[in-house]
Amino acid sequence: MSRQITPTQVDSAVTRSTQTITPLSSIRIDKDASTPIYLQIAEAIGSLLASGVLPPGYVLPPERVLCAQFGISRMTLRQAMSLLDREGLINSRRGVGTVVTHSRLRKQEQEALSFSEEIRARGGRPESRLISFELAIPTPPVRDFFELHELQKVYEIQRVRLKDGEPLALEFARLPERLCPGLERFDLARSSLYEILDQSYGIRTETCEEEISAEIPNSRQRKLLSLPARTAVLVINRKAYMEDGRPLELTRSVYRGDRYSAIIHSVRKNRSILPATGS
Amino acid sequence: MSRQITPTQVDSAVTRSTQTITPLSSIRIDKDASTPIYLQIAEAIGSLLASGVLPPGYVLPPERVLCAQFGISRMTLRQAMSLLDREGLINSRRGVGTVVTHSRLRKQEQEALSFSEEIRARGGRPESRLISFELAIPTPPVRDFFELHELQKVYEIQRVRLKDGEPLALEFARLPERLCPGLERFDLARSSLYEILDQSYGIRTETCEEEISAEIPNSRQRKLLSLPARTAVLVINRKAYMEDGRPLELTRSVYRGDRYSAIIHSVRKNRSILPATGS
DNA sequence: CTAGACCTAATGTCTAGACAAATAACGCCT
DNA sequence: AGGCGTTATTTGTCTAGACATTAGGTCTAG
Repeated sequence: MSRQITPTQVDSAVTRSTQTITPLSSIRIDKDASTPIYLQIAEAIGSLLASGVLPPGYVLPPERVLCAQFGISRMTLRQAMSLLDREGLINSRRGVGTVVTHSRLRKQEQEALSFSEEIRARGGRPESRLISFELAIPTPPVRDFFELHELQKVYEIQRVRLKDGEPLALEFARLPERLCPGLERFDLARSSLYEILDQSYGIRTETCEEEISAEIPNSRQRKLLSLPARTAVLVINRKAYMEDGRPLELTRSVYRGDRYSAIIHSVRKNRSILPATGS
Repeated sequence: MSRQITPTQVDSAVTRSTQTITPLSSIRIDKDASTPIYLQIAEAIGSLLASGVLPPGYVLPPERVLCAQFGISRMTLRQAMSLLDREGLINSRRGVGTVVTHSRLRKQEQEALSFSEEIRARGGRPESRLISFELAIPTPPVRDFFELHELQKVYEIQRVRLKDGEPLALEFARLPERLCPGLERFDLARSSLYEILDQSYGIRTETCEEEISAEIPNSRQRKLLSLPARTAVLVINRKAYMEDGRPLELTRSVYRGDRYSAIIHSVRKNRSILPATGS
């Protein structure tokens, strides 16, 4: 709101002269460092973007000028620019130049967070109350999802999830026993399930697919969530996969509709290398 | 499910010999074409990936072999590989090689679709019934969102959205008059709003931010959506921005909870050039 | 005053190398 | 067998150029 520099002023007064000092002049790189040059430059420019030193609309000096300034090859500089462009931080146009993108257009990859992480990210204090913990034979659809044989079992964990001491969600998580044998040894009311999996089993989830729907809560859900009358719930079914693509977790979460909403960032026009599927 | 080639077999029997014919041998590039070489290669490999000719786990020939095969420089090949890597289609590791990623780990960027597009993508027939169309003075929060002055007005469009002839959602869209003056001339029951904006005003939305929550419908919503008793609704508040970052659209959609659910793809660990914000 | 030709500056594409660093496989020695 | 150093293979990083393509401005001819 209180930007002193408009794009036009920047363009004419500062950018186009190679002699003038630009905000980029302050960047120093270390060619002998263990982090590659292109990363040093991308991070340096990235923090100038984040701090607002380079405002949206700012026209960067031409690549050749920057190359000379940093004493590097143009391909190396372009590797740095490519990283910034990939995240939607800058926008290069042939014959014109490179411009800092409007902050609202920066690409935010949808990030998969655990309940604890999400609550903390929203500035709350996460807690858990364990309702039940079982090692059970899965129903056929669950067994199919986990690609299990007849006799293999899954852990079924039901917890009430609290934010700042208040019930927020009811969580029913399922994990195959094969991936985390002995899970019953851990105190799931105290520790984050994702931390246990990571630290004790070396297992991390890599991608998630979530389906979000709205429902009227049943009496059990109303009781466990202390739901006021005439309140809907947000139901999130999450399928989580590991780094090698194997299914890891199948969770159904029921959130209080009056206290929680999901947030999605999306972009228009997903031009992909892959041909469109159409399903 | 019926893959004949396991990663190991591929590795030992096909990939590691530069003389043997690999599925990549079929790729032909045209150095004089208007599409750059690296794009030709990326698209060619991309379609081999999509068709399943290169199954997950398949080890690609070394870069130097491919370079020789295509008669191109290594940097050019790496530019193609970079595109594929960016979409999570392949995974390169120094000292090891490049492997085709498991299909579930392919990065799907969350895509912003209009109602019509989404219904069609799900295999349905979209329709609209116009309820009201007004040019009104916005409330202060709406005016703030659109960054308007005191007297500037916004179009307010209420429609019932149908899928295959059945009511699915109630949509309340708002657009600033300034961006699309004369919008009232168009038949919004017949044409897609996004198509009108694109074709008649040259306006496209670039990014969206959606907030999804669950509510109990009021009597008006129940009536317009022909909602059965004891059904919740999914409420989606969408903020859409144009290619230059200016706000374009503010829409509140109310979906039937028994017929619609939102789907989200997300990834774990969003390593970014930008320092973490923490808000 | 306008239309078109020309020029300039910017990014896009590409080359043919070089060295570095990580990994895995091999062979040797114990 | 088992551990350890060596070596070969592979991708990662980087260079110093070259020409192509695009956009926009300038100049000129009509």
